[in-house]
Amino acid sequence: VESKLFQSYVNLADDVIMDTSWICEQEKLKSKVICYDTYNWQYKRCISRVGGMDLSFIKGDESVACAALVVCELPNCEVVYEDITMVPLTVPYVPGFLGFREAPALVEAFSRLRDNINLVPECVLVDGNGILHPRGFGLASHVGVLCDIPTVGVAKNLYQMDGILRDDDQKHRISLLHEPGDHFALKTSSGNTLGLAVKTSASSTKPVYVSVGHKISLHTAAWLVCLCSKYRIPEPVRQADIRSREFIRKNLLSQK
DNA sequence: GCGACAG
DNA sequence: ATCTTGTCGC
Repeated sequence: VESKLFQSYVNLADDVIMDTSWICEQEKLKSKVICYDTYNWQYKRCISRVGGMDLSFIKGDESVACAALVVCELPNCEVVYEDITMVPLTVPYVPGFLGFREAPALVEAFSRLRDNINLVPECVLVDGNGILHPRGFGLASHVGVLCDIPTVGVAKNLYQMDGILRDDDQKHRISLLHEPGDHFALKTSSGNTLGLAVKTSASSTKPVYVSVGHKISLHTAAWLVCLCSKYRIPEPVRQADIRSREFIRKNLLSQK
């Protein structure tokens, strides 16, 4: 009981060290982020494969997770590649620093795919934010810069920051979204657009929060997310989520 | 000081 | 993130 108090002091000390070092790392990598289109497929709106990345966790076990990388082939988003792997977790989840927990496994998965040049996707959708982040460097940007590939951040919940709030006005704007493709800009108090709230399916009330990860424009990112969405969560990310969760259920809940 | 806080 | 069944509706 009093060790709990002691533990909180240890954690506080860790946080201070961890935060300053992680913040420096994020700011260093953030300077490499590219927020515009440079590839032909982006201008021509012509793409053949899209990747999806996600991690699933086990309730009582903080030491491992299941990382998934899938590749979908357009126009129907059929899964043509999957890499589902159990990975060790070395750091806890700290809001604002998700990349340090999840990016390593995803970067490794992408490096395994890289040998398969005929299956490498033009762009990867990542479960989490891109530059819609307090320091402009969320998980999708983290993965994008480390792999040097185009990435898009797709978050299921809004990360509140700098004038972007889940207030009544925000709720009102969500209620005005009617058909798939409808969206509105997420602007900071200084007027900077960091992402879009996008309605991706006719039946979902909640939008998805799209932001640039790396090497793509916000407009192209939103186009791609809509192109891949049958349901609220774009298919590549949805499949990564389903398959990583399924792997845990099959290999760690029925066996033990 | 209090609340907020992607996955 | 995860704990959790059925249920209402198109």
